[in-house]
Amino acid sequence: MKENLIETLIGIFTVDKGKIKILLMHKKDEPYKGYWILPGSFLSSDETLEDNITDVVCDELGLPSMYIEQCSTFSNLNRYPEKRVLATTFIGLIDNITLVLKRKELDNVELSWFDIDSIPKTGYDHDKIIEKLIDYLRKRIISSNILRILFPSDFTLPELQKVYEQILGITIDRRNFRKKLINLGYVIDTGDVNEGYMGRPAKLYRFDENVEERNLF
Amino acid sequence: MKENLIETLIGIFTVDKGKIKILLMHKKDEPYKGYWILPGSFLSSDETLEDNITDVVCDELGLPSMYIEQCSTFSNLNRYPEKRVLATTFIGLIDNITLVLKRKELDNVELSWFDIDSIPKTGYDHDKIIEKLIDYLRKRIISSNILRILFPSDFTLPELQKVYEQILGITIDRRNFRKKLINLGYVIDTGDVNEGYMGRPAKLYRFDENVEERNLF
DNA sequence: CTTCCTTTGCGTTTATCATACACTCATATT
DNA sequence: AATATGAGTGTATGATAAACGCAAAGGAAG
Repeated sequence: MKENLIETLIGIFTVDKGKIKILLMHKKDEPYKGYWILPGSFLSSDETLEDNITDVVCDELGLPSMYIEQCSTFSNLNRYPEKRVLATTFIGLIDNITLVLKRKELDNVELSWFDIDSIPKTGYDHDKIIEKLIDYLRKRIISSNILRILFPSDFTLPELQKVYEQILGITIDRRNFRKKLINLGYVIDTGDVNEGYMGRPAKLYRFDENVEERNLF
Repeated sequence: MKENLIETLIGIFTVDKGKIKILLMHKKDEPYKGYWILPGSFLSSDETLEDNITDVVCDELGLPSMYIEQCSTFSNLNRYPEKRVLATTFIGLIDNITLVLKRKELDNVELSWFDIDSIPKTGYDHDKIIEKLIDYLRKRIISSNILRILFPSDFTLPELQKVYEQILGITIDRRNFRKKLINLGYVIDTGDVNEGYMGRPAKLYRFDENVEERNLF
């Protein structure tokens, strides 16, 4: 037998109040009823993996189209009950503002955002897959300026720092973090500030489009 | 139609005289007869992708088992003539000494090593795939100590430097390169030297097993 | 054996970047 | 007005990176 079933799965990430969140679906039927799983669908022979996952994002989840990257393909023989199904996985990134503005509410799916540090009980092998997706995201954040997709404009440096600290598992000195990003020309002061919160208002920044990729940490 | 054919493809890399080489197969039948292609095979429903590609390496190519990593899965609709075939790609790394010692000669396959800077005319979409595999290798070399697989023991620093320069497309100062690797404890002097060539004999080194991963360039 | 050529190894200086740490500023809360 | 909270600024010190001149060890040629 040379024919195989393939599913696509996507970990969609966003940042809310300095915390990285992942979108999971509540499964309403067996198997794994009541568990949380990654969104996805089965691949037809007339579409690419990328087209398929874009359809999932837009049509099934009611989300705006977003930046995606392919991660890896899982092929364990027992990862699916009964039949053999491979899974090609993706990460999707969407900033919180676009998310709130363009999201369509759908009735038949139950979706929730989870902090990546507290993933709920998941079905299938999705715990392993989620772990790998987060690890992939971590490496991409280190080695590229992919974070600018999650921070489109008018973000504060403390917000950005919290994300680095969460995903890299490190603590960074406030003042050195600020110095580094500003001195390297990574971020630009917009002139506005972020009022209405406790303490001194934070300045708002945006990423400089013209700066080249490099490892920050 | 939800069923799909999947093939595996592997770019096997080694280093010979400071140059990175990739192994390609000469295709003896149509389509793409006479062109060069990546080794691989079709996936059965009773094996994982990794098992499949390991079989290709050992049984079809007569090579010793080697370090492999999965790269990405290609799913363009027109990448294969007639039917729809997805391709999951791998990189494989093997050092030259093990290669020479343990390689079994097979009659029915024509294999050649090509410098990664001069890839011959390839069949299917393998030119794009090879490009992506080399790019993947580059990123892994930057962000991990994967190179030690290609340099198992008793290598010279100029050799190692040449590989960095080739894959990263940079030129490095001889003296600073040496200083960096030695000071960081990355390499250890074996005490032996590499005689019989022009100029002063180069010292032989090996990687320190206990050093942690970090970006060198 | 001497001279030249080739390639590798070693050291120093300078500039750049990273780390550590103390203080001030602007708002909300009481 | 006093306090709490979170944000912004500066400076000294150490570590790492970059640039560069020169010596050493062999082979090749006379």
